Amino acid sequence: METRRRVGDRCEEINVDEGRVRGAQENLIDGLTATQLARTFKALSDPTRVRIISALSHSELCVHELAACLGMSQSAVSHQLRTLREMRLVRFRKEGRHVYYTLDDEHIHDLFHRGLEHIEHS
Amino acid sequence: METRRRVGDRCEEINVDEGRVRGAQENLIDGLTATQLARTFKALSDPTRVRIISALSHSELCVHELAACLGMSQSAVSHQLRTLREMRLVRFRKEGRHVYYTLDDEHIHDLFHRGLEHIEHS
DNA sequence: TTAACATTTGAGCGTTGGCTCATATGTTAC
DNA sequence: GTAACATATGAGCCAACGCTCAAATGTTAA
Repeated sequence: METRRRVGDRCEEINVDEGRVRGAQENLIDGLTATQLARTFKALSDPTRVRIISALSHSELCVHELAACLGMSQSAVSHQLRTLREMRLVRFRKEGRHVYYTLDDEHIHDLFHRGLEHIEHS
Repeated sequence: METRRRVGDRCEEINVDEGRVRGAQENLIDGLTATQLARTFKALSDPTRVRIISALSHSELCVHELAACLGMSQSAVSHQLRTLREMRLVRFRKEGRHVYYTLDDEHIHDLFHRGLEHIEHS
């Protein structure tokens, strides 16, 4: 049933009022979920962070080692590790003066490799 | 074999020169791959874009419908669609005055749902 | 043609992001 | 204690981002 008179192929009359928008709207994820999901992807949206994840997927490493590995300053790496920590993508353990970082869990590994597969297929 | 004298538990002497860093470095993805991977994730790193993907995973929609669906201005949606187009996450077809958008392929759907699973498990 | 509509695009604004630099904190060795 | 090292953090800078607003482009109808 149309809510207004039909005058042509206009969005207001024909398309917007029909079920397609309502259907999409009902299945649309809510704002909170969208924000959380975006935050998760955002954690992987920077080349430096991606390389850190890549390095840690091979073995546990301390900050200094990561910096050497990536050829970046210790400060830059530490700042990015903070981001990854807050996003729960990495965990750390302290041992003397060193702080060793590892991937938080298998989900990260999985997402990382799914992404890799995607860019390899295009 | 150590390249310098051993004087204590220092990164330069004990940890950095050992195989762990070299191993991680050899398996580290290259800069170009890291950049491409980061760009893919970056496309999904904004709540608005995530909601657009969510809406389009239900059905094809034109810009006006998407705007109504998300409760956003048509211009804002169009700008984000441009980003998604450039990242090859969506395709479009023109029909009269309308431009209908769809997800580019199953990979996007897959990545999207992998991300959803991840936040639901935490 | 003109008018209405659908979409895109550019400028501009405020926010966020990633880096460097300097500094603070914490640990170990002496 | 002091010195050297490992890491974290705050300030500041410049670039990128996401939005609004206004205008341009393109399509359809009369």
